[in-house]
This record gives sequence, C-alpha cells and structure tokens, in this order.
Amino acid sequence: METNAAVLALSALAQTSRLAVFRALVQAGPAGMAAGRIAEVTGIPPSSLSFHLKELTHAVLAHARQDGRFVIYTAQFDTMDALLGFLTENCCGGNPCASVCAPVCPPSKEPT
Amino acid sequence: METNAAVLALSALAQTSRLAVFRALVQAGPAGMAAGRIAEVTGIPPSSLSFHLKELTHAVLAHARQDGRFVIYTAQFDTMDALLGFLTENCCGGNPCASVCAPVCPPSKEPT
DNA sequence: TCCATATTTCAATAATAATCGAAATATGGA
DNA sequence: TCCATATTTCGATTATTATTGAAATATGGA
Repeated sequence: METNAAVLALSALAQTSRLAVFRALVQAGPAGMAAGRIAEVTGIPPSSLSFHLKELTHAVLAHARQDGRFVIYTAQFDTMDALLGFLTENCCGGNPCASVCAPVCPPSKEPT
Repeated sequence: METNAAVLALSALAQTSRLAVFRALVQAGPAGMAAGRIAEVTGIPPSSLSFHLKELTHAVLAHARQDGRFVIYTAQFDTMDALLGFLTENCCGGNPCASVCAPVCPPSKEPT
C-alpha cells in the first residue's frame, strides 16, 4: 500500500461515526449490512450516514452492492489488511516495537 | 486502547505531513530527532511542523524531551502497538481477514 | 550580559470536513 | 401505474483543521 492510500484509509477511520460504521461492518462479516440497518444500529441519520459510507467506500474500506431495494455494505478486509501491513512496516521497520502480532490474532478462529 | 484514543491516534496519522514526520521518527528509533532536523528532512516549515508535532504528541504517538537547545522527538512505539492492536481486533475480531500478523513481525526481535 | 540558534506561540486566513432536513431517485410489489 | 420503502443527493450551515510569517520565548556559550 502506498502512502496516499494509507492516508486515505486512515482519514476514513479517523472519525467516530465512521469508525463505528466500519466496526459494525466488520462484525457483520461478508454478509454485510443494509444501509438502513447501519443507521439503526449506529443512530446516525440517513443523510449523514450516506456521506460517511461514501467516504469509507472511497477509501476502499467498504464496498456497496445492490440487493433489491437495499444497498448492502461490506467491509473490505483486504484493504484493512494492507493498512495494517503499512502501519506495521512504519512501526516495526527496523525498530523495537513488538507484541502486536502474536497475542492479537489467535490460532485462526473459524467464522460462525 | 479505547475508541477515543484510537480516533485520536488515527487522526494524528491521517495527514500526509504528520505521517511523514512519524515515519522519520520511527526510522530515527529511540534516539529520536531534533525538531529542526525533522523540518530539514521533511521540508515542513518550522511553525507548521510545530503544529503537527503538537498533534502527534497530543495523540501520544510522539514524545518530546529537551536536550540543551534542542527538543528531541521520539516515536511512542507502545501507542502505535496499541493502535495496531485496536485495529486488528476491529478487523480480525471473529472474521475472515488474515495474513497480517505472521509475515510482518518476525519471531520476536530483541530491542537493542 | 549579550548574541546566535532552536523552537514555539500568535493571529489571520484558507481549506476541508461534518451535519442533517428536505427533495430527488431507485426499486419491488400491489 | 401507483404506492411504500430504501437510499442518495442537494444545499445551506457550522465546525474543525491546516498553513505560515512574524514575533515571542528558551537555551547555552562568548
């Protein structure tokens, strides 16, 4: 991931509402979540939510697919991966810093 | 790390100049870097740099110590660690996503 | 003390981002 | 076609952040 994309992704996540939205999407997994449901869960009014979803989509952290009358949003896990990789390089790259990896991702947990 | 701190840290990094500054600090390691040197390396004018350094410090991603006439800034690796942990939970937490951890941080490297 | 260097604060401005109601647009079903 | 529901766009407003030169402050050495 190059710097520009990283800044874009970081900006997208650096906002309370959007971080909440992204977390909801991550929890929802690949099945995703309809926009309306996200609004419901987060309490963000539709027009504001739409703005934030566009922002996340633009940063390729979310993806929208139409499903009937609904628009289903999903988290773009690979972008998140790439961002984590970028940040880790910027942190571990030839330096102290440690302990992030082992403890956090336990031995591959099966999604339900 | 709680959400507020995460948003703070993300905001601090979500800006081209600051990301550049933070990278420079990470490269400099625990020895850190004088403000003037950072200005030199990044090409950011002193007053702007000061603003950004304050921002990074406020997010506890950097730390300032006085050394004679210089102010030496260092990266706060532990905060970065915490941020990565937070993001990883928000990504790996019960979901697909993978591959971030194993390859990036090799088998625990002793800090010098 | 006085000077040179290092850094920060001030202040004014410009740029960007967030908020949200109301109106517009899409979609499927009656 | 017509209606109800889902979502987005518009537009006007407010809030926050970034940018920098110039002035202020701090520090060590002559």
